[in-house]
Amino acid sequence: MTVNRPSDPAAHERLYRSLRSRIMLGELPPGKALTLRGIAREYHLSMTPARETVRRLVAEGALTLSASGRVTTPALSDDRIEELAALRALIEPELAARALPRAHFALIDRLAQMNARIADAVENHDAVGYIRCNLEFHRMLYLRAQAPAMLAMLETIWLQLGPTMRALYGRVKRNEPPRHHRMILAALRAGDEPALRLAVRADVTHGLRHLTATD
Amino acid sequence: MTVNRPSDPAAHERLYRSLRSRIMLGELPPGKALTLRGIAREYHLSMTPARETVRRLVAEGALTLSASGRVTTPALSDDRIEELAALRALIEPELAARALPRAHFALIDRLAQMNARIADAVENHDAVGYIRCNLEFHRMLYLRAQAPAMLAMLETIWLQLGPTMRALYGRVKRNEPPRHHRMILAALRAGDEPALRLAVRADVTHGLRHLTATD
DNA sequence: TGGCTTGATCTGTGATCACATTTCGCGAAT
DNA sequence: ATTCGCGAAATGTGATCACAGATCAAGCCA
Repeated sequence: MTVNRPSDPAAHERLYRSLRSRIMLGELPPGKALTLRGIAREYHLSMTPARETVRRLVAEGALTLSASGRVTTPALSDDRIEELAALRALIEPELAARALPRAHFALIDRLAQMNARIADAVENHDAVGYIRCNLEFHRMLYLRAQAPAMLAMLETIWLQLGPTMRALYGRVKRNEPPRHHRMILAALRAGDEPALRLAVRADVTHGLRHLTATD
Repeated sequence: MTVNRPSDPAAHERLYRSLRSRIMLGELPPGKALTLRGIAREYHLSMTPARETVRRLVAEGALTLSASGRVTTPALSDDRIEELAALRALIEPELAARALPRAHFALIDRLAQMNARIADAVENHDAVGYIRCNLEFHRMLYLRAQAPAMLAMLETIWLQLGPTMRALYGRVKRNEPPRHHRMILAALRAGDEPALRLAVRADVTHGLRHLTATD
């Protein structure tokens, strides 16, 4: 039954976006088991769109498929976390560098505002809000790089780290002010590419260092 | 009807592997239109596994979904090719460097053999064979890096370039001996990481330079 | 003759069903 | 009290159907 009203981009698409967002923001803990019928029931749909959505998310590494076809949220090993962190450390400085020549003042201003919202989330111990604003900060900058393929690949990595990030930021309650983010903003204002690459790399590796350490 | 004999990893899985291989090796031209019923008929299956397979390949960027849900093999723009090439140039040297300390003689020997098979494929104007052996050469090396997440990400990029690669190597009939591959082997034998990174990067960018130039 | 409408066909979408397998809990035997 | 086994419930898989939108080509009108 395809209805396709103006604001109806197919049921499985809406389901996909919703689940993807929940995973990337860390609303689901690592190792959480999901079932096709459960998802379908929750969204008042049949199994078919649920299956397509799950298949898609599995392909992106956002969900893990057991040998018997059971699907769970991934519980990453330390090695895998290190790999994903290394990939972020390779790609994000490149995206930042490509965005640098296009980063006008309005963008830097909006980045600073997002930074303030991150501080708020830290203040309120709002883990999901923290993750959301942090990702939004990075995405906002990288969008300027005009490199959709790279950004898509990077978001895939964020996706895979989603549940684990939640496990981290839910545990580490220390109020961590966005220190490296201010370094990023400073490098952007100065137009200093090497400093920007360094600051981005530091921000990425800093956040993920705790993951393998505390696990 | 789930049968699951020992050698029966689900129909949609076999379908997926088959289609994925055909795409990565460039057996399908860019812009080729596919239909769920067509795929299902070709493999003597129902639409259901075809749908799951297509969904998966779309998620990996191996296939493109039009607004109306039509699925085609991707016809990449020059910008997108440049991005994917840049990603390869970021990731592959890193993987090679990680493989270097684990690259014993037997591996280098097998790489040299694969190199010979590449030369054969060039001799016989066998585009698909060329692509297959070329990818096998790189994969064999990167497997030693013990970095499955990075390798998976890289294969996704290869996938996206598949149809376009075919379009290139089918056109450029010039006998291109695996020049950079010999540089890679030399760097491996010498244990010289900087030279290895450089050689790998050169191999990647060299092959893909022609793509944007001749398009 | 050329552009446009209209109808048939094609294609993706979602629901539902049958079935094999896996999983889990309850109860019995040691 | 622990472990083993059995049966019921749950789960993924694949097939099939109805339906709506997209596509394409033939035919009509200007």
